[in-house]
Amino acid sequence: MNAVEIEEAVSALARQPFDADEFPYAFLQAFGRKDVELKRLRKNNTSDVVGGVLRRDSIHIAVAAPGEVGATLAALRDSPKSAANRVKFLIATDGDEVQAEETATGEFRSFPLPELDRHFGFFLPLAGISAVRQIKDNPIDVKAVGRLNKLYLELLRENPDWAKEEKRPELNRLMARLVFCFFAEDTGIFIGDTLFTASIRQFSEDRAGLTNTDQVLAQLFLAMSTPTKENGNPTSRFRQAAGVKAYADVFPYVNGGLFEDAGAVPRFSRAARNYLLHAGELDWKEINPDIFGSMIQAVAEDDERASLGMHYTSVPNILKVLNPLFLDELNEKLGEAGDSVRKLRALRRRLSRIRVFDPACGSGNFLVIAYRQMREIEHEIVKRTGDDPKSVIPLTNFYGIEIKGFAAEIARLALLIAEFQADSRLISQQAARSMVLPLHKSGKIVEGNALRLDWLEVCPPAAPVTEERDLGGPTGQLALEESRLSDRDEVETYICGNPPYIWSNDQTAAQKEEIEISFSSRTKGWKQLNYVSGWFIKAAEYNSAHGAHSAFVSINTICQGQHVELLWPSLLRLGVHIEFAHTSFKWSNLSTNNAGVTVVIVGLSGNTKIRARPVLYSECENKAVERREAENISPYLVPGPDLIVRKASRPLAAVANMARGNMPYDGGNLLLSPEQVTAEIPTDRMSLVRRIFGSEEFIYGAVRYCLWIRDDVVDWAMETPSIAKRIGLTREARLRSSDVGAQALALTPHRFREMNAGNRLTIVIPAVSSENRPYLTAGLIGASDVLTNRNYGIFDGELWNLALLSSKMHLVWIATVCGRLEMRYSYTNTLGWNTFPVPPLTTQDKADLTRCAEDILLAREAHFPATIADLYDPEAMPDDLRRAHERNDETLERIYIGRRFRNDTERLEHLFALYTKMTASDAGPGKKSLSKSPRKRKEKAA
DNA sequence: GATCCGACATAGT
DNA sequence: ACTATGTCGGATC
Repeated sequence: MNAVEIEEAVSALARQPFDADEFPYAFLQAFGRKDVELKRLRKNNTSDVVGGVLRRDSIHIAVAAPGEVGATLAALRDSPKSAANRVKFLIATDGDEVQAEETATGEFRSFPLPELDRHFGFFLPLAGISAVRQIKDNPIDVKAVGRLNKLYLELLRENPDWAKEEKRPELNRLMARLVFCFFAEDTGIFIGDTLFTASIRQFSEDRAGLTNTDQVLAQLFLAMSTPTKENGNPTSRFRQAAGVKAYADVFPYVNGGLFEDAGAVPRFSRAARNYLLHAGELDWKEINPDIFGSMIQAVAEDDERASLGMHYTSVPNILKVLNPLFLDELNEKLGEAGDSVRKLRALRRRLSRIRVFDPACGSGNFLVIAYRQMREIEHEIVKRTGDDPKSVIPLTNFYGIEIKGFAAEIARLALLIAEFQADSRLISQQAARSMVLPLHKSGKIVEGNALRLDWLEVCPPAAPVTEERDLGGPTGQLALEESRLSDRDEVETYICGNPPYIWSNDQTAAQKEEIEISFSSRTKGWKQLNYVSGWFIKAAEYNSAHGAHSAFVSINTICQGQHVELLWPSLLRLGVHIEFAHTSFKWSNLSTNNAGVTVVIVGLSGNTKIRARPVLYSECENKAVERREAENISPYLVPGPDLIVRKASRPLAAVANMARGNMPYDGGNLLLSPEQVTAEIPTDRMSLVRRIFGSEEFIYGAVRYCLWIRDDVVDWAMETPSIAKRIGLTREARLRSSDVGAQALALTPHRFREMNAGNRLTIVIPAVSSENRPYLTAGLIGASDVLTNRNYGIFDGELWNLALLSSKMHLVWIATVCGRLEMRYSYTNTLGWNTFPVPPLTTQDKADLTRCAEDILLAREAHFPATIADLYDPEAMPDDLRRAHERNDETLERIYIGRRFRNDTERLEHLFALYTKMTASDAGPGKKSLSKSPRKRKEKAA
C-alpha cells in the first residue's frame, strides 16, 4: 500500500462505528497488514495487556475500558513484552479518545478517535514508510494527491474523449487550475475562505445522473480570465461584455497564463462533483510545492500511478546539488558583506540575475527549492539594509524542460505557490495577498524532449533581465529598476536536475537516436552510453559556450569503468572541469519501494572556473558528509589528474593473460546439482561432469556441477538418454532466445558459449564481490574444475599472478577504474587486469611473490573448511591470513617503490603515474589512438 | 568471439 | 521488510 491508500483506509476506519474487539486488527489492516498476518495474529497473540494485541517489531495496541485510556497506555509502556518485541508504537483507545506513543522518540499524541486520519502520518512507519517531518506533520500533500487522483480518473471515465492525446493538455490545465483555486481560497487570495468550493456547491446542481458542474466551473474560469475595469487595460474585453454571470463576478482576475482563456471543462458526473468538493475541504494552505508536485505528477501518468510519484528527488539530495553549485557561495558572500549596505545591495542585484535551469524538471522540485533558498538569502539582505522587501527575484529566471505535459503544468504552478508562500512568510500575509493577483509570469517551463530541444532556445544566452512583468506583479517595478541600474552585470546561469538513467540495453529506438545525435560525431562507442549522458553533454556544451555551471544527480556508473572512456573525453574536450562532486551514495526518498540505484552528483564548470580548488564530497560510514578540496577531481571522482584508463585487450604489463569464465546460456540444463548428478549420470559417463564455479560457489563454497562435453565426445555423451535430454532442452532454450548469438549457439547445444578451462590449475577472481572485504578474494581451483561467466580466470598461469590479484595495490586499482554494481566491485579483465600497471618483475621478484601467494593459500587452508566469505569477513579475518596478506603487500610494494606506501591515495597516485608511463611508451608520442592499430584493423577486415 | 552493464535481483533473516 | 551481496543474459564491439 502506498501512503495515499493508507490515508484512505485510516480515514474510513475513523468514520466507522467503534468495535472494541475488532479495532486493533482493523487498525493494522488499515496500515497495510495482510489478511494472513492478521489471521496468524488472532490465533497467536502474545500481548500481556488486557484487550491488547502485540505484533513483533511493530505495535502494541490495546482497547481500554471507557475513561481508562491513559492507564492502558501506561500498562502498554510498562509491559516487558513491548520492549522485548521491539515494538515501535504503543496505542490505547476506548473508542472516544486515542493515546499513542512512538517508542523510539517518546513522541506522544492524544486525540479523539474520529480525528485518527489527521494523525495517520505519525503512524506511517508501521507501513514501512519512514515519515519525514514534512509528511508526518502535514499529511495534506498525500491526501490532496489521493483525492485529485480519484477526480482525475473519474473525469476520464465520464469523458473518454478527454483521454486522447490532444485533449490531455486541457485536462492537465484543468487540474492545475483546480489546485490553484483550492490553494487560493485557503490562503485568502480569494476573498472568503471557501469562495471557490462554496460557489460550486451552491450553484451547481446535484441531480441523479446529471450535474452542471462543468458549466459553473467554466463560468468561474471565465471570470478569472477576464479583467475587471480596475485592472484591465483599455483594450481588454471586460466582464460584462464577456458574459460573466453575477455569481462568478465576485472572483478576481487571475490570468497569468494559467487562466489565459475560459478553457473547456469536461462533464462532471455526480461522483466527480463529490470528489471535487471533497478535495476542496482540505486545508491547502500548507501544501509543499515540492513534495506535492512530485506526487501529483503521478496522477496523470498511468505507469507511475502505482507508486504515486514517490520517486522524486528528496530535499536533502536536491540541496546536495544546489548548495555546492551556487547557494554556498551566495551565503558566503552574504557573510562577507556584513552590514555593508553597498555590498548587500550588490549581492541582491546579483540574486535578481541568477537563472536556474533544470532540463529534466519534472514538477519543478529543484527550481522550487532553489527559489526558496534564494528568497531566504534575499530576506537576510533586506533585514540588514532595511530596503523594500518586495522580492527582486523573478520567477521568469527559472527555466525548465519537462517531457510530461502535466508535470510541466504543475511545475509552473508550484513556482507560483512557492512565491506566494515566500511572500507570506518573509514579508507578510497581507503583502503576499495584495501582490499575487493578477498572477504574473511563472517559470519558463517548456514541454518537450530535453535531448531534442535546443537548450539555447529554452534558456537563451545570458542577457539582462528586462522581461516585462504582467501588470505590475509584486516584483516587477523593482526588478526593472534594478536591471536598468546594472545592465552591465553578468547574468549567471546554473543548470541542475536529476535526469533519467537508462542503460544501453534498455533504451528505446528513439532514445538511442537521441544519444546518437549528441554523440556519434564525438565517440565511437555511443551505443553503449547511458541515457543520462545526453544531459551531461548538452550541459557541457552550454557551460563551455556560455559560462554556465551545471550539476546533475546521476547513476554512479557514469564515473566508472567503460563509461569513463566512452563519455569523459567528449566532455573534457569541451574545456569543462569537475568543479565539485559527490561520490556514490544510495538513492533514497520517502518511498518504501525506493529505486534501487546508487548515484553520484557531478558539478561541471564552464570553461572558466569560479573556484580555485574543486571540492569532493563523500558520505562516511556514519552518514556524515566529508568535504575535501583537491587540485583536480578526475572523472573517477578521486583527487587526481584527468587521466582516463582505457580498455585493453591484452595486459600492458608482463603478466599472465586473463579470460572470462564460460557462459552456460542453457536455460539451466547444462548445470546440475549434486543430487541431479547422482540421479541422472551413470558412473561410466562421470568424465563428462565437472565441478563448476560461479562467484557464489567460489566465495561461499556452494557445490554445483555441469556437463562439460568436448566436441569429440558428443556422440558418446548422446548415448545416455538423460544427458541427451539435457542437451535437447538446451537447444530449445537457446532457440527461444531473442538474441541472434544465442540462436547460433543452438547448433552446438552440448557446449557452453565459451569452453575456457585450465589443464593444470586455474587462478580465479569473482566478477562481482562485496566491497566490505579487506581484499579481493582471488584463489585457485583444480585441474578438472571450470568457471561460469561470473568469474574470470588465469588458466595454467604462474602463481605470482595470484599475489598481484590479492594485493592492496590491485584492490585500489580495481576500486577506482572498474565498474561497480551499486557499490560492489565489478571485476573485468579488460579494464582491471589488463590495465593494471606493474613494474618489470625480476626472477627473484617472481619467486618472492610466489611464496607470498603460497603463504596466503596455506593460511586459508589452515582454517579449513572455512569459506572465502568466512575468511574475509571484515570483522573476523584470521590473524595469520591477515599477516600473509601484509607480507604480500610489503613484498609487492617494495617492488614498486622500495618501501610501503603510506596510504591508498599514494598507491593510486603511483599507479596512475605508472599507467601514464606505460601507455605513453606503448602508443608512442601520438598518445593513445582511440582505435586499434591499422595493422589489426586490416586483419579484421580480411 | 567476448563482453560490461543493471532507477537491479533475490536469498536470508 | 530490510540487509547483504551477487545471477543472468543481451545488444554491441
